[in-house]
Amino acid sequence: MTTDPYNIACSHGFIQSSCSDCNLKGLCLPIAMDIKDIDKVDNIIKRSRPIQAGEHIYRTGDGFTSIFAVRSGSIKTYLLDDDGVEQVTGFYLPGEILGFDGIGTEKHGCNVMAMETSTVCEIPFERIEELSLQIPVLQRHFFQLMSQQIEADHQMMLTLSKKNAEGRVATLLISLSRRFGRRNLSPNSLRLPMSRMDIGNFLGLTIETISRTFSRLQKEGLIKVDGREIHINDHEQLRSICHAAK
Amino acid sequence: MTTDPYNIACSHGFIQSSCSDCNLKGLCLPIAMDIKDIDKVDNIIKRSRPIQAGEHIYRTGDGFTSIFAVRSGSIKTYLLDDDGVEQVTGFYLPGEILGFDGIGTEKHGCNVMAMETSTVCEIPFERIEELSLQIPVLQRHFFQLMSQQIEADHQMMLTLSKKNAEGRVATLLISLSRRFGRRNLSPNSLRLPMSRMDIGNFLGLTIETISRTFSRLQKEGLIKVDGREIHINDHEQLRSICHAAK
DNA sequence: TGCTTGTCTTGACATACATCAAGCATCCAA
DNA sequence: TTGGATGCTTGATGTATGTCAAGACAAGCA
Repeated sequence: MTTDPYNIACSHGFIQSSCSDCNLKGLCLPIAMDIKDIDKVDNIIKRSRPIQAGEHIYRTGDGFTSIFAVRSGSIKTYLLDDDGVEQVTGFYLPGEILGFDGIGTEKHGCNVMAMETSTVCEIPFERIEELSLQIPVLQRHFFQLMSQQIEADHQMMLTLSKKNAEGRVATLLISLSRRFGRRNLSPNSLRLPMSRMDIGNFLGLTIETISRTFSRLQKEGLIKVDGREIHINDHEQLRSICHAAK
Repeated sequence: MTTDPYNIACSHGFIQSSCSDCNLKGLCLPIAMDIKDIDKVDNIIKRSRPIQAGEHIYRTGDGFTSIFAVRSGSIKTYLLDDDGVEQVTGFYLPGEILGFDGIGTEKHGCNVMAMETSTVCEIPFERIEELSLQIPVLQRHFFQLMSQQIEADHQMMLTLSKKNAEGRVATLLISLSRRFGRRNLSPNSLRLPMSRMDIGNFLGLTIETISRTFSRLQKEGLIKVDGREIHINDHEQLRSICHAAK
């Protein structure tokens, strides 16, 4: 039983909504885009019915046709190597765009799963390419989004390669806090959308280490942990332990 | 003293060459691009004089204007965090393109340094954006290049997060071997362009561990190591230890 | 020739995190 | 109400890799 307005809307049928009405458009679309162009984008977007927790949006090897914007809920992307070992490569929250892998090969390069009931906007990539030829600011926007993904991935490489368990966990919490804040949610009180297992997998640590690290940070007074509810007591100090140190 | 033809050319002055003559164009440019369009690209590219080992092409925070294709030599990119801790984020060989960070912020997000005497082709990004509006296959090409960078970075996250020292080193060797092979160089005999320190930094390990791992792989007969000269004796088995295992 | 410097290798020891194991809380189905 | 998942926490112990230290080797230079 949920009070998520998107799900209520969906229970009556397909979501009818437009980008120009969407309170997330400041995150998905270029700010300097005039209303006529927004409508053009709006016309090619397909809005999904709700995707249940554990359901996949696509899997490795599926033909690449679209990228996706998260509208509600939360999504994880992950790789499976030949031995079936899983690597979570990212968490995506409302207003964030995923699926930029797979443009090169025409096949998706990862798996995408909803971590809770979620809705997404499907953006057919060929249509966006055509539109981008007419709307330079749109072409620029997608180059920028992909560039940001690359920068974020490089930061993640630094996190995995140079930080200890505390630094990794703190870095994730600060990142989530910032992204919650961008949506005008409290940056100090957040509910983790992912399990300890997903956190550990993403950060290259075991669930036991994640659990112990949360406990330690709580004992030190930096955060308050109650299951998936996290309260950040001391942003400054939490940020200060994000630095590299093994 | 080198016999690299590019450097000899450069010792006489600025390189005069064109994309259509370049034997690396199959790596940099879309295959299905007609000669007239190649010339258009050719006209906006600036070819560098040689960059010495240790010299920077750009640094974090420099204004973003161009991306770069490696023409000869080898390049590393790295982040510096607030405490000055370095994270090597990539190695780039001839025919490979770097600099896709920084499109989002208009500032470069990393440092780029030549690991040996190198030459690069500078590709002014705004000009490429304009051309991409006219040449759809070019727009697609740059989306593809960035997508491939994202996929490679995700593989790297898996390597850093899930593999032991042997797996990380083997993964790097297989990657280098494949990229040497693409340029019609021997995939079994290669000279590492980077120091043990850079390898360790990139792979999230210390130089001592890199050294010991090379020694172990040699003792097991998979490779032959002589300083930076590496010979791969058993590709199959080397590939088989690339899998995730800590 | 010897000195310096930088790069790499190898050994002895320390430690952060993994692994193994147990227990608790919540949820849900029978 | 019970039983069994599932997710999380905590403790005891093991190990891969880090840290510290010494030395080999080659390149450059006086």
